[in-house]
Amino acid sequence: MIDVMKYQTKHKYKLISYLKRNQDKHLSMVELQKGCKDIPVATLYRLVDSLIEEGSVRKYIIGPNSSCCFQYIGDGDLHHHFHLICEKCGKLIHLECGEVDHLLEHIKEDHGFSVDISKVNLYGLCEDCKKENNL
Amino acid sequence: MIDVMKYQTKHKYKLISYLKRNQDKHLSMVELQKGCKDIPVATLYRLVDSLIEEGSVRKYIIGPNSSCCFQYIGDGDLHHHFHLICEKCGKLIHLECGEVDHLLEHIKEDHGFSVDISKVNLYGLCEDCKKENNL
DNA sequence: AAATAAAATGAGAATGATTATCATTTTCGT
DNA sequence: ACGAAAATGATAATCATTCTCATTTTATTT
Repeated sequence: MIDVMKYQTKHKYKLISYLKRNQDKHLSMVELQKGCKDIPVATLYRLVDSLIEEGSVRKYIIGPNSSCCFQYIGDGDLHHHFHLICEKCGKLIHLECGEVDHLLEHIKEDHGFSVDISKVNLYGLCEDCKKENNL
Repeated sequence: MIDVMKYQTKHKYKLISYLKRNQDKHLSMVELQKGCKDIPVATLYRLVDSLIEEGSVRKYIIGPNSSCCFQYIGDGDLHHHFHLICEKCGKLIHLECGEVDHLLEHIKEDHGFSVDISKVNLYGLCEDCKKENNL
C-alpha cells in the first residue's frame, strides 16, 4: 500500500516512480541520473539518502570495485535475494534460494550471528565462463 | 609457508610486515598510510592492489558508510573457512561450518555457479551487539 | 486565504579518495 | 654485469559525493 502522503515533492515522486518501474533491476547512481534527468544531482543524492533512511530503498555494494547500486523495496519479498558475481565476465546473478535461507537460519541459531542477506555477494565462476574455459 | 621470493621490493616487504603485525585488525587505507609513512600513497595503493590480486590480503567493505579495510590473511587460503563481519563493532569471526560447504555444493550443482569460499564475507550483527542493543 | 515557519531546491564550488602520468630507478633472469 | 621488465614517486587528473547558501516550495498556524 502506497502512502501518497509521504511524496512531499514532485522530484521525490518522480524518483520513486522510476525506481518502481525498475524494481527488478539494480540501479547505479549514473543510471538514476539518466532515468531522472530533470532531477539535479545534489537533489538526487539527497533524495536517495532519505529513501534509504526511511527504508524504501536498499543500497547494495557490488563487485571488487565496490560500486553501489540501489533498488526499490516493494511489498513483496523482492529484497529477499542475494548475489552471485562472476569474476570472469562480471555477470550479476540474482538468486532466491531456500538453501540460503536455511544456512542463514543455521548461522543465527547455532552461531548467534544475524546475516544481512542483502549484503551477501558470492564471488566465483558462472556456468557460461566455466564452459568457455572448459572447467 | 612463506615464499620469501615474492617479496620483490623493500616497500612490499615493509607493507606485509605491517599487515602481519596487525593481522588481528582491519586496517583502513589511512591507517596503512600512517603505519607505512615511508611508502608514498600511489605505491601503497598499488601494493595493496597487488596483494589482493595474489590473494594474501582481503578487502572488506564495512559499515553503512561503505568504508573499506584490509587484512592480511596469509599465503593462499588454505584454511577452509569464511568470514562473518559485524557491521556494528567491526568484529571479524572466522567460521568453518559444514552447512556452508553444503550450500556452496548446492549452488554449484543446482545453479551451475562455483563460489570461491575464500571470498565469502557475510555481513550482519554479532551476538554481543545484538544483546547490547536488545535485538 | 494570508502569514509565518520549515523543508527542499539547485547551481556551482569544495572535498577527498583513488587513479593516471611518465621520467627515473630498481629488480631479475641470463 | 647487461638489458628487459617491473616498480617507483611526485604530481596532476579524475570522479563521485558533499557542501554552501541564496532562493523557492511546501506545510502549518492564524
